[in-house]
Amino acid sequence: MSLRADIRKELVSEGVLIQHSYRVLELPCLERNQSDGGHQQMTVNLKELSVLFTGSHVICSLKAYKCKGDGGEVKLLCITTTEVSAPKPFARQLDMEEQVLWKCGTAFHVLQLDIESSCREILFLIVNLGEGHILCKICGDKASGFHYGVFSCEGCKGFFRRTIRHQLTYKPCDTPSQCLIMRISRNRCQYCRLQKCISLGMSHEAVRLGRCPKKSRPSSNSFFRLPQTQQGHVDLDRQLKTEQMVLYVHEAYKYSIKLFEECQPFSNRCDEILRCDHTNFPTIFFTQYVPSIVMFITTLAKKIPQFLDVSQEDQRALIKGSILEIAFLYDATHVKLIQDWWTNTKLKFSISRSHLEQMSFIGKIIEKFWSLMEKVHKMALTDVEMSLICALLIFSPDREGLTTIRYLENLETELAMALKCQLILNHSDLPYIFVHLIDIIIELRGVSALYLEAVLESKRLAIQFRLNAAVTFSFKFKVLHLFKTNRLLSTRKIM
Amino acid sequence: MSLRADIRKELVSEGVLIQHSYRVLELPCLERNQSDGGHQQMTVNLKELSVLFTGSHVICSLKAYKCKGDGGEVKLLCITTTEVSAPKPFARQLDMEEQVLWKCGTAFHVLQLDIESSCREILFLIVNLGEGHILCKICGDKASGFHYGVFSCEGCKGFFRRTIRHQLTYKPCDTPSQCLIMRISRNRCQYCRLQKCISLGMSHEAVRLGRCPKKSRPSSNSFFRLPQTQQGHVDLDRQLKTEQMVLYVHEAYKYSIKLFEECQPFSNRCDEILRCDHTNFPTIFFTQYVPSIVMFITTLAKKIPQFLDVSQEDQRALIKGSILEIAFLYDATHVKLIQDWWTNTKLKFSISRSHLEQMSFIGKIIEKFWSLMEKVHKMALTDVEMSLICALLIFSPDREGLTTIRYLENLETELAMALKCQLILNHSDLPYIFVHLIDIIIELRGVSALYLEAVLESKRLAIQFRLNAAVTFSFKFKVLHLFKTNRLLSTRKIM
DNA sequence: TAACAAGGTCACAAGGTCAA
DNA sequence: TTGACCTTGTGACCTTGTTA
Ligand SMILES: [Zn+2]
Ligand SMILES: [Zn+2]
Ligand SMILES: [Zn+2]
Ligand SMILES: [Zn+2]
Repeated sequence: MSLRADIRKELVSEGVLIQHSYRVLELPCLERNQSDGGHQQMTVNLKELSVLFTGSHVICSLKAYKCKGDGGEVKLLCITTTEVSAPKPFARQLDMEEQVLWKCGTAFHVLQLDIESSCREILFLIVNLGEGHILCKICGDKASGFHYGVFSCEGCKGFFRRTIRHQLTYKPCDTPSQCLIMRISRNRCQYCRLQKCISLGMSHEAVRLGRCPKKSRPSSNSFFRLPQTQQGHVDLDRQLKTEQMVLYVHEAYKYSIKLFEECQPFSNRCDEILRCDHTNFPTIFFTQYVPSIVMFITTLAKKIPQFLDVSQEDQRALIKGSILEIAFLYDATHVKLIQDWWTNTKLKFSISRSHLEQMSFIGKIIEKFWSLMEKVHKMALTDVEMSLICALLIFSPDREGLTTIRYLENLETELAMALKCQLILNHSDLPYIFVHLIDIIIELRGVSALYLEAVLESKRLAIQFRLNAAVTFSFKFKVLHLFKTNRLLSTRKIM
Repeated sequence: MSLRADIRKELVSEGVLIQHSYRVLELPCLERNQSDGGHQQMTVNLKELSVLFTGSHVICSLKAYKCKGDGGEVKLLCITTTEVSAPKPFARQLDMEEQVLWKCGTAFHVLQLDIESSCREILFLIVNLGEGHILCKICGDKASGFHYGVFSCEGCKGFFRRTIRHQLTYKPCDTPSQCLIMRISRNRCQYCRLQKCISLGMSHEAVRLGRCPKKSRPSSNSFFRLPQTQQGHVDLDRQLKTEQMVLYVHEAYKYSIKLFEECQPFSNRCDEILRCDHTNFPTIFFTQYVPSIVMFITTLAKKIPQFLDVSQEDQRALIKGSILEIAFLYDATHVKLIQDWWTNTKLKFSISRSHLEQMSFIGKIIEKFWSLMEKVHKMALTDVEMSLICALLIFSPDREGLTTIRYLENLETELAMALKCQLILNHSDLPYIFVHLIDIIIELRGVSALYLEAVLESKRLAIQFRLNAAVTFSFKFKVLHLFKTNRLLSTRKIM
């Protein structure tokens, strides 16, 4: 089915169709449910929709257009995709009334669309943006080929060639963790750049000359669409902006996690680990741990320039909304199960599993949390990836009471894309890691919600369990107080 | 007998059966010996087992699987083989409890298996991996056919074609011995690559057009199984790793043998050869020769990256264990019998056979040693082959006191396969050279053991032969001292 | 007629160059 | 010193011709 000229004109003016292949479909997987008011509810099952895609795609963006049709108004849902990886659907509510619906790079299980009754027709346009780019394994720039055994850009290729040709050595870098190498930072530290080249397998022996064998073509999962200009070149400005943001987020994360872990060990002695039980753990948890996490998030957020762009009210809402999720994430990555004792080796405290299960508001979610924890552990995420996930959790545009939603949505997208890019670079062995991680983030939110419910319920049970009630009160008081006095948003140390 | 579905499923999940032919046997060559405890000892005579193989096979790997059977547990011993060369068995104890039992490329005389009493059934699964690849005579890559009179790969074929088409000449190479041409190094030196092409008989006259005559099919001995991916293509990463190791080992060997031979001539004059007898030879042997060999091994091992991966203790154990064997190997390849005088032309000393036989702890093994020497001489081994044999002797996983046994076993296998590959390339006239060489290595170990025994015994006889006692003491003191002071592992010159 | 090698083709990477 | 661009050699794949 070809695209009607008037619709096409409107789309071209939006820059959608230029130089991309597209096709228009009337979907068999639509259900129209008459709802009250002048609206129709429409459910689109994207699991079914996905069979219409050739090969494997990831939905890149969803946009709705209003076009004038013959018999009235036409709604056009434009789905842009890349042939990147199989869609792993997850549910998400989308608001049709807004022009931009999308979640970039993710796939959707079900779209719930509100269609005005004036709308006579719905067309689904699938725009295939093509395969995207192969990235330089070292710096994430656009790779120019398979050089010295690694997909790499002209810059890293030349750098490595000069190094081995003239047997150059660079003065060792004193950064504890290796420097983060990206396009904008690759020339900051020659030592770490070379280290990364070597550790990724670059060597004079690994060269592969001649035509690339058809079998060993890179899998579609290792493609990533860098921002492009209308002429099809990499949009250097947008790339720079994104990488700048990643650098900021990473630096902010490293700084605040260092602060957090230095200041907050629960045991002062170096080798000692504080053993808690279900009587003292809640007190410690709410009077020491949660406020520390609040401080961590505040420090982290304040170091990200984009955070300071939103209003004070929004800043508070963002932090408030992400406390539990980030606390859980931190636990998930830093807690080990040692002989049935749940041990945080960094903060030096431990609690046995049976004690945890006795605690009313933690016991209920412990199983779910544990399975999430295992999944995250297996991924062996890098610092950058962790920092981007934290940022994603902070900049959630769906927290209650937010005003600059559009700005936050764009930021969320930017962060999600940056995270996807990092995951593709660092985890080529796990092709669907990005989609799985998004799943985990959603589950994490679910666990947080469950936890909040449990906390609220524990208040009701407090008549029976004085201690718990006291703790709950203490927690609520403390957090509320922090929120109210704005001390939460100050960077000075809390407690 | 076909494979039960449940077992097949488990194996497929391990990637074993994919695209390979297999058959399941209940072996007639099993003996069950009831032993104490809940275990059964099972002896499998692989000499008898080998008659079950069609054609000639080499055991490639041995893996044990636990499967649930109808009446209880089933142990499945999965034997993967190639139809490459006749198995020439040698004994080795295997640990059934470990999942991976194997010795790749070697054959076994007897398997001693401990079977739990809960195990009701033992199946022997023989997975035939097929014929393997014909290798490019020039570079050892997978050959694509018989080009210009030589089995060669697409690369070498194209290289030779371009050379003769455009009558290209390449600037002569100044490496004293010809450069080692492998897949990863074939583009380093065009001159040596062309030299090798020509010396192996590539020419425009030698082309053989049309279908290959049935008589001139390559014999099964010239097949070699290159590492393969699940899809059946050559695994370039593993090939790269193996060839990198070979390059390192070869370079290390060339370097340390040059050092050894330059520094240690026993006579300073160029044309003079020091004639020893049974009175002064032991002194010279133990005070000069053995320490030099220790230095040689140390230099060689230290230049192999894999050696530095094991602990200091293991490094010491590996060197200690291989001293005598490498000393004998060196003698066997560098000593000539000139008019009943055993002459080392490189180190410039000689001793008559009758004198040798008078020495208590050498005399006893001289016959055996001499026969080994002749065998090795006849093989006319190349530098690479010698270097790989030395590495094999060094990286023996069965030395006393080792901890990283699994790592060393894998390394030993890699080395054995690399050696086999080289032998197939360089000695197509001796189809069973690899198996013979393994036999020789085993005999060499036997001779070393005999020698050690003799040395120990000579200490008892020392009351009668003062000189010998003194020499033995001097040797033992020296070596022990070297071990204890760790000077053995320093790269600086000993003596 | 099917197996098989020569030879051509061109996608591709090494290495050099030089302006910034 | 960097990296975009250029020249040149390489080798995977294809077409064409030869032979058992
Ligand atoms: Zn790069
Ligand atoms: Zn650095
Ligand atoms: Zn070759
Ligand atoms: Zn050369």
